[in-house]
Amino acid sequence: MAQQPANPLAEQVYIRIKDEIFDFHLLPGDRFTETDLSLRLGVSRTPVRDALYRLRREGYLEVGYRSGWSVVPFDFERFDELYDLRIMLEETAIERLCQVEGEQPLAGLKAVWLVAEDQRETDSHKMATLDEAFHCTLVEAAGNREMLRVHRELTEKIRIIRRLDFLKDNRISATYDEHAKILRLILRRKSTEAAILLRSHITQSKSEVRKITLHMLHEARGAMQRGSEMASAR
Amino acid sequence: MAQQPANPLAEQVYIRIKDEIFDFHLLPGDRFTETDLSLRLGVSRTPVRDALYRLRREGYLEVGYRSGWSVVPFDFERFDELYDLRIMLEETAIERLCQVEGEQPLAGLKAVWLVAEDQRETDSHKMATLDEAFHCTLVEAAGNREMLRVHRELTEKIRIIRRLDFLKDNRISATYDEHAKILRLILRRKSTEAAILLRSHITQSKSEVRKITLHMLHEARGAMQRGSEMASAR
DNA sequence: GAATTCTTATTTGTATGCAAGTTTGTATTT
DNA sequence: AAATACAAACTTGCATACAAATAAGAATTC
Repeated sequence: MAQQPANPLAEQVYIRIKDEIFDFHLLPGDRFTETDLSLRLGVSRTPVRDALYRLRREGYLEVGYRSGWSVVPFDFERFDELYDLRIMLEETAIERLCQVEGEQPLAGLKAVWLVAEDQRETDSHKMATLDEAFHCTLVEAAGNREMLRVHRELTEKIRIIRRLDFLKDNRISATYDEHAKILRLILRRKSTEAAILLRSHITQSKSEVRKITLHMLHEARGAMQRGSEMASAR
Repeated sequence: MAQQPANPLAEQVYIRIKDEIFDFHLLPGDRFTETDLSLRLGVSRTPVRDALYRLRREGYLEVGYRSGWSVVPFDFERFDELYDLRIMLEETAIERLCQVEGEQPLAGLKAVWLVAEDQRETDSHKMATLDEAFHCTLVEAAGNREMLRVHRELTEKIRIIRRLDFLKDNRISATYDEHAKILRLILRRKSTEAAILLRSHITQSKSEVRKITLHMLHEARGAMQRGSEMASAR
């Protein structure tokens, strides 16, 4: 039986706000209050505060002393550093996987990524999930749970921009090709070549994503301003 | 001017509980309630809860659904993995520092570690602080703030056992010798040698600390039981 | 008309009240 | 005597009330 989450309401609120941030419904710089949220979500301030403080610790929000909450702006330098850390973790994982004697625990990845072209996933959202799972599984297979934990936190933090990578079809097929190559190299214990390919794969994805994000932000800000103009016209 | 912390009371409670855990006043497995704490510290349950949930997210405490709080037991496998991650981060930092053109930002470390024997620190507590600062500065000098953040979190998590390393005098002088060697190698751009020495330096410290921790736990448990016997004698 | 001061409304930090669920001790039964 | 059923006390999750501090706006002064 599934154990009940610790604070059900706080957890729901946490997920709700995070989704709104990820969906660009709450934009960087937007301000709001605890009472706003508790009224809008129909719960009291207590679980709202729990969720907000959690999101603050994770770097999504900031709170002014008795002056309200706001969404922290995007910091692309920070994303660059997160991607850099990610590369380091995954390169280490690859090195260790290539040193494993006997069978590597990568059967699941083979079934997903070493498939015929007509078996490939085409949905952008599912593709984003598969991509995360690929890289996460590499780190998991290396066996250090703390590295896995850090990698998961990091994956969570870059997801907001990373998933935009699969809006273009050619990026989906490129990802399939590169994952297949990396996976084959690891299976053949070609540690160095795999690491080099991984680095360029991630770096490429990073620069693609950056372009799209700037575009999305521009769009969302435009829609917001048009929306607020309509709102203020009443 | 220093900005006021977000939740002053919750922050104080957080520090207080953490100190009690670190000082083995609260032992792994100990149970307590929110009301206990709020009475003992003279504040209401709200800031107490904020602090407890923060400590839970950081892995020090766990809460049962309406059945109280408890201190999570030591997990030496987890400490091993944290030390492993730490080595990886610091090795990467050394590699990058050795690739820096021109002056490396390590002047502060030279002033502390490349000194005559009679200039060396002897106090165990100060030594623990200096040791943390040495390794932290290496990572900081490498320039990636996310790696630094992870390293700091990790440093915080292993501090509870790591600081026990300096209770023996010979460990202090060994640390001085090894830090000096590592630092000189980095300044001479001997990346590989520095990394090897660093790994053995950290591994050595880890095994020393493990022995002492088991001893301390034994002692503390004994004192606790003697204490509770006295308490129950009234 | 611009700057400044004072007032008022807003906002978070903290304390407390209440309800649902768990644990523990006791009494009853086999 | 052991096991089980039951009840009372306890504990957390959530809601609400209150206080201190801030921000915004109005009134006043120069």
